[in-house]
Amino acid sequence: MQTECICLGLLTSGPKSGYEIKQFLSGPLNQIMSLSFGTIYPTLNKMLKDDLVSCKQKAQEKKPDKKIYSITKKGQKWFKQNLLESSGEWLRSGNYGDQVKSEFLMLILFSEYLPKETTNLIINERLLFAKQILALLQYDGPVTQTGAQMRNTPQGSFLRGLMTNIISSGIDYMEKNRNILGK
Amino acid sequence: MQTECICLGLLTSGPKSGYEIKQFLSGPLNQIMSLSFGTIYPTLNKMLKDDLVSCKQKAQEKKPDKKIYSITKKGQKWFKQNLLESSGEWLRSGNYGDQVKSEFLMLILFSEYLPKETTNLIINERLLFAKQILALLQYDGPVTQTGAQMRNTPQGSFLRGLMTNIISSGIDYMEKNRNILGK
DNA sequence: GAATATATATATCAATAAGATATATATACT
DNA sequence: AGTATATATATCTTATTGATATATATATTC
Repeated sequence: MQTECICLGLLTSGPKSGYEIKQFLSGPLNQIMSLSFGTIYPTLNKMLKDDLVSCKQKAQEKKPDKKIYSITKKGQKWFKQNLLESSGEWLRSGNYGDQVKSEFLMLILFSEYLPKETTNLIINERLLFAKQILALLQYDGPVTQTGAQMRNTPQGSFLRGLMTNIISSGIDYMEKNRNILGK
Repeated sequence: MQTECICLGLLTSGPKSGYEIKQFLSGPLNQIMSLSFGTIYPTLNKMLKDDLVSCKQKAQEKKPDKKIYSITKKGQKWFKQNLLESSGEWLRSGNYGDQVKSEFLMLILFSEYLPKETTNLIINERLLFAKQILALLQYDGPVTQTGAQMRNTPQGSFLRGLMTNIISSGIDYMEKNRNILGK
């Protein structure tokens, strides 16, 4: 799936700035997909040139102008077609896993070469982090910027539920079995 | 964590060729970390130049020579020190999440724009794939090349258990809740 | 039997993406 | 007063991916 497709997909739920797209992908969605500024801004500029998005400059007092991007008619068409093509390619590829780079799990894998206290600190921080994500996912108050994409749609509910389940079972396992690593 | 550190860590469990390192990272470890040939080979060459690994050329009849890399004394020292530094940086960074790019979950997130049959096919393939990974993780027969790094050590047991738990709960959730997406 | 696909094995290169840095300002904290 | 953090965009170097090239053996399909 191309970066364009991801950005357009996020814009289908309403106009956003590049900074806001980054914020979305820094919330719970970060467990699914991440993009850096160095990818987001050039992609938005490219899509603007290609007429897939339009841009309204919003002046802000004493802050840099906010460039708010909206998906165009052409962009909507492009998005739907590209999404369909992406799913076809995904199905045909036979590659059904995710691309993961988990420094945490590599540190655990190599933890026999690490002091026990360091390993313990690492697991403590990871557990705290996982619980924060859980809280974000379960939070049901006013819609936040970063959580909006996963709210009020069947797709959002499904993903929230899936992530909650996976993260909870990870926390449980780690709390119950971390003693294995101490030996 | 640098690519060098990852390759050296894998070499601590025995000498390997670049191709074999890639195979390791294409087995169950792929759910944790992935590297492409374009990263692995240049890294091995760089480490050879820096004396972190040594290389024995193994001639094979009618096949390209196999270059088997072993970690050197200097490499072992470098690895342990770099691992300690990496864990310190990880702890200080405050960034305790993994870098994930899940095309599957993005397709699900955007699945309202996809035909229902396509979404169903996608979930079917993902479930089959997850069950294959589970089988690989639970396999307890003769040690395979790709599974060896996660066997016979407390760290390997911990990771195998963690992954088994997470993947199982993901399968369960998807099987029980996929109907949400059909509406 | 011929053709095609897959596996072993290394290497390189263009395209993509990450991560760091620059710029500018406001607010909050020490 | 000085430092850190947040808002906001942009660029640039470096790192990584994904595709391709090369070479051969085996297995599978037509």
